Amino acid sequence: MPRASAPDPGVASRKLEMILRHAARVFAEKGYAGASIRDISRASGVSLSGLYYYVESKQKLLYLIQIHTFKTILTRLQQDLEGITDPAARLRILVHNHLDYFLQHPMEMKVLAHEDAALAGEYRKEVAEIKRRYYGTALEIFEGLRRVGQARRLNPRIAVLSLFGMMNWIHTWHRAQVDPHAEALSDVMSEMFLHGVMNGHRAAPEKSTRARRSGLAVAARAAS
Amino acid sequence: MPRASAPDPGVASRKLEMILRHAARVFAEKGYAGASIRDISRASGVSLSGLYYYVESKQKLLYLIQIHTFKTILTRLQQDLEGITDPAARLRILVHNHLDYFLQHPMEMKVLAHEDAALAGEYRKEVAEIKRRYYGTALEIFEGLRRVGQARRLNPRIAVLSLFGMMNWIHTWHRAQVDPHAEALSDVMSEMFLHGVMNGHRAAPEKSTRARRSGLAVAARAAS
DNA sequence: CTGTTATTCGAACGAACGTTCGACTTAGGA
DNA sequence: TCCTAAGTCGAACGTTCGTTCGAATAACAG
Repeated sequence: MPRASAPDPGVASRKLEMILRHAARVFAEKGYAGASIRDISRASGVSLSGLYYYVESKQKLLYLIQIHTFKTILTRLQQDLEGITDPAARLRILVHNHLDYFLQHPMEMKVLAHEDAALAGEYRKEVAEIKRRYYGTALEIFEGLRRVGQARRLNPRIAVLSLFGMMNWIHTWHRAQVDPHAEALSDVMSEMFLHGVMNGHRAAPEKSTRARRSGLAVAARAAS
Repeated sequence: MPRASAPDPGVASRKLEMILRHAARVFAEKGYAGASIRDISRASGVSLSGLYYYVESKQKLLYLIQIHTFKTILTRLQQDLEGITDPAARLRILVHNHLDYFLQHPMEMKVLAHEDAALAGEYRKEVAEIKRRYYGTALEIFEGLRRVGQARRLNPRIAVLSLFGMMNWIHTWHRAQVDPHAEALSDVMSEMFLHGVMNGHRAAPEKSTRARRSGLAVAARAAS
């Protein structure tokens, strides 16, 4: 045996990481279901059967990518949040942390955002649990904004999920050569969200969209 | 022949529409690549080979769903926008139209949002062209907000794509029994966006996130 | 009735899929 | 040197895939 004890964090796990990187790229490009193990074999340079020495199934490949990415993001967020109490500052850190990782690991993030339903059973539960914790952190931050009067009465679930929508949708349009990088992007989105939920004196000009819109066309198609 | 002229908008096309509805549901549930023609055959009650009498390929099935959904949304938007000149009102109409259709046809919308890259060749181009027109309309509305001083200097591309992110992400979390319906949801998101891009006197409390955050942890992982 | 066209489907095609297996090579410990 | 375990891979497994084809049925025109 090459090592007396410990699971050897050397050559073997380094190769697994290499496989996971290539697998993430293939999953991002073709989707989980559309990608074949043979695609990953070709991309990584490891033979088809050789892959099964490191990972026991295609599902586990996806699971490892998702769980590692999510854990890293959550850990970094908690680190950056430590000691910061101002709710607006905490919100900016959440957005920056998310987008910074997002744009530095676009393939992994696309797999995270796009292959939400591809896992099953225990794998799925474990990823869902981490996601729940991440979402919970965001919720707490928003409640903090409310507590100090920087957010108006909004359904917190909708506010937070709208923020995640803004951020996660990026993988469909962002091109590194054209669009702003993480710093500028997270500044813009943080300010958009903070202004968006802010206790505005300059309130909505009218009560609701419904009342004003010409009701004809809208009502006419209610049945379609 | 059963009819003398015209492509008979009767039984035949009605069955095609039925097939497309079932196909949309299957694609939404399993993804385009993960769904098989056999799944659609089972769901629609039409035999495997019988499907090919109405649609020539799996790709065309996806294309028909996407093109029909997109055309309907764009047409309705242009109808609702007619005669409305106030930029904020136009923005509210855009959001309401999008979410209203979204929540009334969740399967089709999920296919639209999720299977962006699944089409190829000419099919892809045609769908991309309609999407470009839809995006262009949103851009114009935002420029209108700027013109009347209701939006600050923001990268319009980022502002508009953030709005689409908010709206399109809904398919990952909205549950009709729990969450607000289209009216309330579009009111909330419209106001969030309008406040978010508004010319705020109450500007950002500090210049940028970068300067304030404790640089240590962030800098230390720059290489990872 | 006969003939023609629209519609439907069971059966099969070759290709690609995820996974397994046994043989082979490599390398350090005795 | 021989032995053992880690690492690697070609070949094949049974299954499922998208698609095709020819025969069967249904419905109307003459």
